[in-house]
Amino acid sequence: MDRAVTISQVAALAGVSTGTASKALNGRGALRPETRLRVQQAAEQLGFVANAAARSLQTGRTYTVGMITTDSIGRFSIPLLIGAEDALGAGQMSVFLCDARDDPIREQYYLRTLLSRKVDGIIVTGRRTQARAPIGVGLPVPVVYAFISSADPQDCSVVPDEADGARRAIQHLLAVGRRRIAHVTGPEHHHSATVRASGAVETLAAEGLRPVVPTLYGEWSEAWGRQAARMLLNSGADVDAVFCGSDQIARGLAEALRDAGRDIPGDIALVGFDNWDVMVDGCRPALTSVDMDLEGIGRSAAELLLAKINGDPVQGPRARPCRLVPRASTAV
Amino acid sequence: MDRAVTISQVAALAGVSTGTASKALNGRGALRPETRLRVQQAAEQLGFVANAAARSLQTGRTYTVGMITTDSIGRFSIPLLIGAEDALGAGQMSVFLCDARDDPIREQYYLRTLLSRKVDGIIVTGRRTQARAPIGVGLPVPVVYAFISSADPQDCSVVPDEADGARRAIQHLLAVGRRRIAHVTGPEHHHSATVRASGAVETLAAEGLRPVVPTLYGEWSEAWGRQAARMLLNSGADVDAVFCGSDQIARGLAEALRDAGRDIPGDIALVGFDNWDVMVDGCRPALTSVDMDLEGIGRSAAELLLAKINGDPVQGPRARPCRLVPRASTAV
DNA sequence: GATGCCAAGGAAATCGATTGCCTAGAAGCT
DNA sequence: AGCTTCTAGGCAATCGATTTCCTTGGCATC
Repeated sequence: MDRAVTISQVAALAGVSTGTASKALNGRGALRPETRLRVQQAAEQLGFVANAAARSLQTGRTYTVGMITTDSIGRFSIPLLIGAEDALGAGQMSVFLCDARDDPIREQYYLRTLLSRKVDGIIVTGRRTQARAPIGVGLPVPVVYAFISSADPQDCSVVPDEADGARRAIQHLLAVGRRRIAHVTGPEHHHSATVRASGAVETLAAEGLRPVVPTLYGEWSEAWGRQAARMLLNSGADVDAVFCGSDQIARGLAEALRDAGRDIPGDIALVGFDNWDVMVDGCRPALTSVDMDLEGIGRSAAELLLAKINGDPVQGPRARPCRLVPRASTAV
Repeated sequence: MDRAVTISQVAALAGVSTGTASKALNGRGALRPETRLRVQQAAEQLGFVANAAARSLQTGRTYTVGMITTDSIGRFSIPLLIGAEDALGAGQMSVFLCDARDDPIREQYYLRTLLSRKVDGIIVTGRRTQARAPIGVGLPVPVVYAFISSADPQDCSVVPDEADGARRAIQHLLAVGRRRIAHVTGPEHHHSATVRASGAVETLAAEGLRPVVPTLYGEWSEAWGRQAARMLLNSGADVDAVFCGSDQIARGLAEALRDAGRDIPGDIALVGFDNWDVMVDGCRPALTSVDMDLEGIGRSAAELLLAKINGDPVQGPRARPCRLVPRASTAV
């Protein structure tokens, strides 16, 4: 535990005043190059690292942003975080991660903490894309919502265009020659499920088609996927492709269809949603899936936040397109 | 964007000096209860939140810790983070998350940033349990390693006792009446693979048994699990249980064994490692697995860090026991 | 009534870095 | 030579909260 080096020690070693040392290290003021170098060498030699607290007290900037995940840090938050870190890290900012665990009390508590730490901005994320109540009104710092969106249309939100994802999935199936398409997805009360479902139905309608069976709503699980497969087979419906609301559902279908002797993609092609590596790779055959580009959303949210921090009055929701990743489950 | 409220505004409203206001809000000094209350009400009314930078400049404490994950934030880091946040959040500390992405340059950069921010301590984590070089020597803040361990035995590391996990897996299989046990795991050069393998072999040896086939080393993937299943079946070995080095491998085995008409657990019982929810629940039948209690490790690391911050000279590695979670794949 | 003591709260230094203002000296100009 | 104009760098205020002395007034005691 060494004692921390302060700028006055650097200044003393370089034989200048603290003010001059500060200017030298920050490239400000009018200094002889030689003096600047001398200070820099002194700083190097002592291993000087500026005290961020002192600096931000003076400048008002902390070069810190807070990230509040409303639900437990999970599969969706992590890529968002990585993307955000990416965009911010390049600009030398650090991220405070707060896990509110779906608890409004915790959320407000974290909000206070972040405000107390005078973060330059806040990113709010969650597990669901559904709109949520704004985290606060009249906050002294800019806020951007990522993945989840704010119910206030004035707020800046970056969300995946899930209907676009569904459209791409359906168009891909059409492109590989399928016409008798079913849709199996999560619970009907779940925003993502309904948005993806209507995206799928509308895309089919635009081609003059309809799903061979009405959308099957269930859960976001492999077990539901297996059950849905049995339902489809028992219904006797003539299906040549299934678009699934999640990779887990798709994988469940794949297994149950295989068990029933159906060939994928020969008899039935399969498209998932999320492009979750362990699912798409573990599935036999590897699963074609829709990628929401969560990292891109995180990066984009962070960039917008930086813009807001710099005074740019960005507002409103922004939807980002999805990407289809074709694999063996829809190979022609 | 309101202007931030300072303590002097609170003091003015309450009709006291800033020093008195500070004492009132922090429960220090000798004040009339009535005065204290008046200040607290003024703070409440103005929505005062103390400036953390100013406070830490004065007190030297930031109530902040840094968490550096050496690899990308992944499946292992998340529970560790949650556990750490849990232990720290209760004590009002915040976490800076830094993702070094296996890049030593990034790591050192983050280390500097954290030091500049005068974090009270640092937790280092990674994806592999193998020992790593200390992140720095003579650092001015305490460091604790979680999951990963430091090569310096003086450093404080909290790691899972993987040999213990392997022992529990084998003992469980023995308890359900299996004697002809095989072990399929990840790459031989991977620390976890070898530790778990020797743990398994030793536990068998203690019962006077040996694996029915030599340990099968491969990758940490379902594909390898499937391949290993075929190898086992083709070898003609009489196997009644397989202990797998990971849940993914186990799931691959389960699928391939099912395909070959083997019943699990009737013909062959299966135990995985990691207790990763999507794998153990998605597997048919649900997979018995070894849980390393990553959240507990994170929590424990954070608690040790707090102890170090408070001057307790904790040192050395600490191994935490695993837990076996029995499910259908080993049901009697 | 004088002294001492305690409770309550104020004044000011302090943490470390930044920055606007000022000054000393050098250089350029007439 | 005397004046202006730069240049380089020092001085000191500043950010906001904490904390260490002090001061003041009230009360009890002798």
